[in-house]
Amino acid sequence: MARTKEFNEDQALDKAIEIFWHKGYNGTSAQDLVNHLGLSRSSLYDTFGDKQKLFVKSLKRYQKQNLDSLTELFENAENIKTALTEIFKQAVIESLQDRITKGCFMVNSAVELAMHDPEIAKIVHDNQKVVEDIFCNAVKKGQESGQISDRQDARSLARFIFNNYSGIRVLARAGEKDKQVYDDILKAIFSLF
Amino acid sequence: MARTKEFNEDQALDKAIEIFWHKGYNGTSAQDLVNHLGLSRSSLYDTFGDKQKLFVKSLKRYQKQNLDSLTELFENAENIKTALTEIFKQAVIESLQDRITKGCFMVNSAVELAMHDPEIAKIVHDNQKVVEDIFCNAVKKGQESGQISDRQDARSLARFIFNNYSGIRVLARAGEKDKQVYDDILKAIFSLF
DNA sequence: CTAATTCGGGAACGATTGTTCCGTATTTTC
DNA sequence: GAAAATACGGAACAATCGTTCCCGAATTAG
Repeated sequence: MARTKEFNEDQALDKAIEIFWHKGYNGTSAQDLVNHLGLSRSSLYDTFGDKQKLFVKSLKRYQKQNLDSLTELFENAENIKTALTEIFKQAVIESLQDRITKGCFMVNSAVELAMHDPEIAKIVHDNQKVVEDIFCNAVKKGQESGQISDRQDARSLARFIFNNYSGIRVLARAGEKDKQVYDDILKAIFSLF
Repeated sequence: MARTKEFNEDQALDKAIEIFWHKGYNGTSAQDLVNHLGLSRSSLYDTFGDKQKLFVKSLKRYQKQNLDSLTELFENAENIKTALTEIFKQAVIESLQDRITKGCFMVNSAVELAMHDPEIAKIVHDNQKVVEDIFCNAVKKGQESGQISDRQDARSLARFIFNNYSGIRVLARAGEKDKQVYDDILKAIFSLF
């Protein structure tokens, strides 16, 4: 009946993640999206509705990607403590190597939009809860196997980890490029485990 | 020669801080500023130049206010550890009580603008350095008097404190209203001191 | 090949953006 | 009291915003 789509929707979404992540929601214009996604205005609006819907879809996709890799990391980890250090070290590496540092798309969106868009607020809040649970279960496993100190209860530690992860992503977004700063923070964090 | 200003420039700046803090730079329109500051467009532009200049002036004023109160807090503090807990507890109280939570104007601006505006990036970076130094000196004093453990070096602890402060402000901005979440994080943080 | 369908480029929409300009009112100095 | 100076309100600016619409081109099924 009709012709098939000439572009891959998921690939377009990945492009949208890039530009929204870099410029933020309010900082990204419709023209920016047309330029960066390589689609015409009409195709863009026909496919995704409007800018807000496209943003929500992008953020949800980003969230899924991150949660999947986080879950996988802990599933395959022999040592929980090592896995946790790996997560933070990876964040530091990204912060240092990216010529333009984008921080964390979820954190950026939380700061820019959570107050003003209930739909974004829900995504942010859900994400926080899920990530916290993943951390919490990991910490519990680590404590049972004696890899992590049980002086702190797991839930408290999980929230603490999440908080420091946010902080580091803000630091990266702010353009911090001094490795020593990150290393100092990590040293303090891991003295707790 | 000429008539005097009918409004107080600092009061206007405080109003500008409020609206920029709440809505962000890109989210605040010229009309928003006119409505909120109670000035005419012409007075606004005559006095402050343009939107970017007004924003910079607002952010600098906010920074000065916060640095002053931070410095004063540590100067008058008998116990450094107590002073540190006070800072965090105050942040938590603000996060919980504000009907609309604005987080920290500096953190918000860092996330939204540091990548795209070198002038903002410099303010953010300067602020980070100064706050870090204040924390560092406070920690040193606390360690010398035995109020704070010296298992961690002062610089590292200062950066760690700064990082968690950022994290908590993001959490607040994201709308977290569960006191237990903040308390858990604080408990973990202060187990390090 | 024909008919149905939908793609995608580009023009165009009204609304809003940040900014400028002008005219009047007001105030101050001499 | 006259003259100089500036604050102020509001109209107006061009540019850009997000969004819609139209139309020829392309692709599919029968």
